[in-house]
Amino acid sequence: MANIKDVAKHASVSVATVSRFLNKKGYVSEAAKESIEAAIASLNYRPNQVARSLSTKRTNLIGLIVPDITNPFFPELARAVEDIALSYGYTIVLCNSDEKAEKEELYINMLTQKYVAGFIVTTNLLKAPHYEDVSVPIVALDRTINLSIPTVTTDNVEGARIGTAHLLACGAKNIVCMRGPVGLGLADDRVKGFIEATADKDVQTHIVECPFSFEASEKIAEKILIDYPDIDGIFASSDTSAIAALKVAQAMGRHVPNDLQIVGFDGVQLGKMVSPGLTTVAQDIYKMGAYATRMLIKMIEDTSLTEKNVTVSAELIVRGTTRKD
Amino acid sequence: MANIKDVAKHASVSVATVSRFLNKKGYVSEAAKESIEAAIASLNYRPNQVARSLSTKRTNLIGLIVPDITNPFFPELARAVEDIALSYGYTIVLCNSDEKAEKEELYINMLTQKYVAGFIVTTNLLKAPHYEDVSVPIVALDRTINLSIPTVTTDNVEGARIGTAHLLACGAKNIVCMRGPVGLGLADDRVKGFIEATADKDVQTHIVECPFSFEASEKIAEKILIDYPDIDGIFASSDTSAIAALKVAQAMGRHVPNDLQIVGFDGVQLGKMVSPGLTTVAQDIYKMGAYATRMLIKMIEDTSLTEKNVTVSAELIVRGTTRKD
DNA sequence: TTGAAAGCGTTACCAA
DNA sequence: TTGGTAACGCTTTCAA
Repeated sequence: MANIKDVAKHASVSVATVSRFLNKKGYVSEAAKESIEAAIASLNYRPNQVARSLSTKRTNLIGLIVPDITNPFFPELARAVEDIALSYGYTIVLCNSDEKAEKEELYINMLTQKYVAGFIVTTNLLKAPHYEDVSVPIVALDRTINLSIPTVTTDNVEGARIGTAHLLACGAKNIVCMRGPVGLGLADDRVKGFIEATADKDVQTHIVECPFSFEASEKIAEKILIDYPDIDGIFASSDTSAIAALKVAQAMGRHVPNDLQIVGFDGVQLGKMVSPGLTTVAQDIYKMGAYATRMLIKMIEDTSLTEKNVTVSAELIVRGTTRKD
Repeated sequence: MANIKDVAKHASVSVATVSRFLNKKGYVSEAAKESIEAAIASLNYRPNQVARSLSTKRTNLIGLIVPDITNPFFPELARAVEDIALSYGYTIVLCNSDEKAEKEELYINMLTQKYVAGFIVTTNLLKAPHYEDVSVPIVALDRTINLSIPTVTTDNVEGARIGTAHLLACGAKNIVCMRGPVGLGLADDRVKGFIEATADKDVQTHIVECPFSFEASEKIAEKILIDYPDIDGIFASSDTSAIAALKVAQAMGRHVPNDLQIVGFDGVQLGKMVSPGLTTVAQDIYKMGAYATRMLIKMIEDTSLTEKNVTVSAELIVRGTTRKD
């Protein structure tokens, strides 16, 4: 592999000039430009990023920390992040944290030692100390922050309100809300929206806590359908939980949507694949990822950030698990 | 951030000694060891990986090239790769190729400029010239190779045979095989297994080509159910296609499995979530990813590789889309 | 068992 | 406009 010295020699200029040319910084005469271009082409030269990073103390690596790429929400997010990152010449390092502080910390350390340019983080541990002394830019996604970390989120309260209202409009009178983990900001917000939408309405409601995993959701959905046999609606805090409820309900002989209506939250692709298709409050996942990535890159390249907290609005997608009249 | 020089000063030894200590290479006296350890602790020193890489011409970055992380097969694979990689101190860079040679090439170039340690690749473009002059180790996954690149795959022929045989055993007499793209090795192998299993049997068969995407599969499934209204079985070359067929069939009023039985291939988590649950020929996706990663790391650290081509066997998982008597 | 010093390939400052 | 050269932080060879 040719290096900058070879190029300089070939072009009969100094390495300093080649470097200036490469970075479009400082003066380079037309003549020099041309001979350098020729040298680069004939040697098939490609700058060594590692050497460059050692010198500049910066890479074009972005760390993407997600709880688990296996959870259907995150591949869609990762895709968006990767697309945008690539278009700016950045490359993404995938980190599964399992929501564990130690793993997040480990990754932060490993990547910091590599001069990572910044992080996009989806976690509920943002107050954890290991984020305090991260010296590179961070953007938080989908989960709320405590510090001054820029965020992009969906308006979860409003989304839940819309979803619940739709359930009501479709005639549900006895609704269970499968809420996400207590203490997790987005989950708390979604219950809040649910409560607001059902308050003062002629409906019976129950709230049950439920993790986002499919297996756990199945168990809880089963218990719900046994404990509250008369319910005619479920508002789930995630599509995964909603789909688990759908499956369990069908297995127990309930007809969806005639007998029981279900609304999910997230808008993952999966919702289209089940049958009937899942009615859900869809976040624009791709847009969130894209936005977060652009914000991060702005921070990295220190263009000043105009808005530090972006909210993307959620949108109701009516499919088959509710009765559209 | 403290550097190796600071540590050396603090421990009253030379940087060479610290380096030897850090890499457990060459002689370091007990006394030196202790004072270095103390210095590292008190300075909270962490080696700079970039500098190290510049010197060794190697990183602990592994490039994972997949067609699209959004396709349910790949997150499970990525998870396995990441888990194993992390346990060996490697970190993974996610690359979505969209099966496009240019994108693969772009990533290969970008990562090569970063001294990437190796690649794990899932592609059908392995014969493409851009893999020829990659100077770091590569392991191919799930797709067959042409060159001398080590591979881990499922025995697709045998898997398809088993899946088809199960359909037959459950009484299907008129089966459509939704085969994957012609020319794609794994897809060709799966049809081969299907043909072998149905040859000389008292069944009618049809073979229809179908991409792996959900949307395309839906359209094709619909056409199949219109063109061949009498079929009572579908053997799909991927779970995504199978699930699309399931959905379309249900929407058209067909009862699965009473009226129509379906068998998929892949074993993605999604298969558990639909209802009825999808009967499928499951690849052990996690194991494949884990195996590939271990092989790659062996090659990187140039322990000699004992087996260059590993085949993981596929296993039939019977759920609700076929009639288990 | 240890240390001096020459790389690794760039960037960027300073003088020319 | 240009070039010499000292960093960047580590590894590794060679001599001691």
